[in-house]
Amino acid sequence: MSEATKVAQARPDTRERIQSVALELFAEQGYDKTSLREIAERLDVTKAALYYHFKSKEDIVTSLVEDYFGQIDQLVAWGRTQPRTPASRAEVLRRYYAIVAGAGEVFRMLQHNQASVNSLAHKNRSELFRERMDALVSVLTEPDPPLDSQLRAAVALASVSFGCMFYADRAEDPAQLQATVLDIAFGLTGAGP
Amino acid sequence: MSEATKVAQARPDTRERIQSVALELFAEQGYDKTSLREIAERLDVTKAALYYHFKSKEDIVTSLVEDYFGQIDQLVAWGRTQPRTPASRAEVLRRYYAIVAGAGEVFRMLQHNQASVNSLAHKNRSELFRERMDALVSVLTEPDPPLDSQLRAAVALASVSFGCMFYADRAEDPAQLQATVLDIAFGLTGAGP
Amino acid sequence: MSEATKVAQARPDTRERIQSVALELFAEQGYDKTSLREIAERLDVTKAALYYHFKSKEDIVTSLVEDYFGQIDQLVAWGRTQPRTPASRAEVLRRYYAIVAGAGEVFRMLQHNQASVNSLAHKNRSELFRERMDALVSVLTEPDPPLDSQLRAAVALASVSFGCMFYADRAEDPAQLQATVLDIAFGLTGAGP
Amino acid sequence: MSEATKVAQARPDTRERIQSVALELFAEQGYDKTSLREIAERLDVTKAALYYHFKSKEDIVTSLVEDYFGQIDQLVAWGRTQPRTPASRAEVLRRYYAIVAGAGEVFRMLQHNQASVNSLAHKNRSELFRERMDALVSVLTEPDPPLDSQLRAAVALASVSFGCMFYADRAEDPAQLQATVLDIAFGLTGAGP
DNA sequence: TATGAATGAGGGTTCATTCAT
DNA sequence: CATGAATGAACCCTCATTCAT
Repeated sequence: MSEATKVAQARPDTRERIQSVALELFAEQGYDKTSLREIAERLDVTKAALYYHFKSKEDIVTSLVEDYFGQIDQLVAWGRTQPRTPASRAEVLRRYYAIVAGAGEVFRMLQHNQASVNSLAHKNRSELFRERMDALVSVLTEPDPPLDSQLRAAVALASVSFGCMFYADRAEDPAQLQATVLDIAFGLTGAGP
Repeated sequence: MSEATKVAQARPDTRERIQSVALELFAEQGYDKTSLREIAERLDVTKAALYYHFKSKEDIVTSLVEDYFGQIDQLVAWGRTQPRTPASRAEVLRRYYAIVAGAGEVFRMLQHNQASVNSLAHKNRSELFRERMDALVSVLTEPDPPLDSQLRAAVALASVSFGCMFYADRAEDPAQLQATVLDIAFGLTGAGP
Repeated sequence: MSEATKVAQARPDTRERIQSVALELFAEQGYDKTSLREIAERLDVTKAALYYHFKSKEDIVTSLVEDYFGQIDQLVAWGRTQPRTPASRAEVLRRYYAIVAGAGEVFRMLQHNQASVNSLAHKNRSELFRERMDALVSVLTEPDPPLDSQLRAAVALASVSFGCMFYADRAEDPAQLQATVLDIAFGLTGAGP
Repeated sequence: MSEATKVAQARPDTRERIQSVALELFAEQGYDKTSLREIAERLDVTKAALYYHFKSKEDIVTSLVEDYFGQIDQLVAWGRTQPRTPASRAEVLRRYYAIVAGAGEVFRMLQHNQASVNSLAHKNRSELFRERMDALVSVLTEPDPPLDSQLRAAVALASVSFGCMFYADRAEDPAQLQATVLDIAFGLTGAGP
């Protein structure tokens, strides 16, 4: 048996398997309603094994979220280096779409567990969400934007998220969904292709 | 019993006080993270007293949500009796805005506790939200709408909700917020004043 | 059945029964080695019942210790009001003997669980013991005593404690034990009858 | 392997380093409250490594205690060969002082963890302490001593221990402490220099 | 109306210990 | 010599809920 094959079979990375199962359950039933016992049973390991890989239940969800928020933060950082043109706005929205679509399950999980995720210790207040939202809005608008522009940008972002979440399983063609969603978002922010 | 006597009794309507405190805590910390002990302590009664007024914890949250969902359902029912004109679409959006703005805390609570609320017993799956969303979309669109129209309607609704939730505390003038939000929503659904 | 009888029988004060069983087990096996399950089982109640009466395991031991340390503190306070005469020293030692003899089991428990009791939260360091010891020494000596006098006082106190702990079950006659122990202690501190 | 090479190896004697760290932690926080994880972390090795050197947690503490109790047992054995004279009593006390002073940390650890140490397996009951205490008392007294003499001997021993533990860090001069403590002990047992 | 006392189930977490490598 | 990964048992604690009074 080749080395590669062996690696592929030998229960590749318990840590990742935990993340995967946890993500699924958190998204489906909620963070609080999902017990570590349940996660462990699905993986056919003991609860204690989870603690070898993560130092707490919170730590599991944090590891999931960090990656996602990291991508958002990177996008914001990149956006800040760009001029505020219709084309760059479009690119921001396109990239945001890619992130949300890519991290679909994580996003759903976050959406379903806002209360739990917000009290994660990290930040004193429920700013994890708002903070990112505001940052994204700011790269989609001129400095010191009027309420109207802020709202349009926020709604554009929301439309991307909503499109992915509510319609991902209804659109016949993912490409069409993407096109439609982005078209709406472009219209709201005056972004051009 | 005279009105005066009633007032003299300290805090007469315990049931409503429970709802009020519960709503606040559920919205703030999440349904699962809020224990009956906590609610009882805030009200300075015993846990057992809560069971005199509600038959379970679920029952408390249900009582909160029912009213809100009832209003939505009424709106949908009303919408179904109307012709699909730009003016009626506008009216639907206006009424939706009123509901969301009026039940602000309940809405926030729902938003923060989707996972918990979805597993409330009523329905087997997370259909409480999607169901209403779909119903509202359907009164905002022609029968059998293309994906594009569905999405625009959905985003219009989302923009109303988001506007209320994220910007309620930032807009100087509530009336201005309402006008702006509805303007966006009208644009998305081709609704006319 | 008379009211008094009923009170006497009807499981008089679960709270006190918990304290009593806990004390016995803590003294016998040690605080850390005694689980709440064990205590609950002996009382034929559930673990949760313990939490109705005490807010934590620590709280149980604290409730036990507080009474004992309270008596010591009272003795110190009283001692401070007295002139430093041989007769008053004798009285302090006599009262100390009474406390130790009276709270025999608590004292044994403390003796056996110094490590656990010292990390009780209350004080940052293991000062619960030393603090009292020093206070007692100070009422048995002149102000600013030389090392020699301090030591004699400390040893006198220790002899009282040791006498009670190690010899309580060997002396044929408690009164004789008390007399002997106090005689030694008087000799060490120059206390007179 | 040359001496130089051996020294070049970082921290050769792991076994002794384990004992040293364990002793410190057991004395400070207590045996039960000190986990193997903690010990391992301080030494920057894994828990499993501890099991290479000791076959259990108990084994660590046993290795610490054995040496100390061994010295006491030797002292008792020696004492038994001596005539019961004031001079030999003095010598016993002197040697006891040396042991306690020498094994200061071990003694403190024992003192703080009586409950844990007593349930070490060896003996069914808390006899490790009492047994030694009784043996020492017996070499300090005539055969079949009256209660009074027993108590004086016991208190003498206790004064040595207490002196070391409570006053070691307060006396300016160790030699003076030793002299004072032994003076008290001699007085109690009628031992002469 | 409400309380005091209790329960049963389950939660997350930690521990000493093992064993193949 | 030592580690990485895992186990099984137990732990303290909290929860929603009940019921006699």
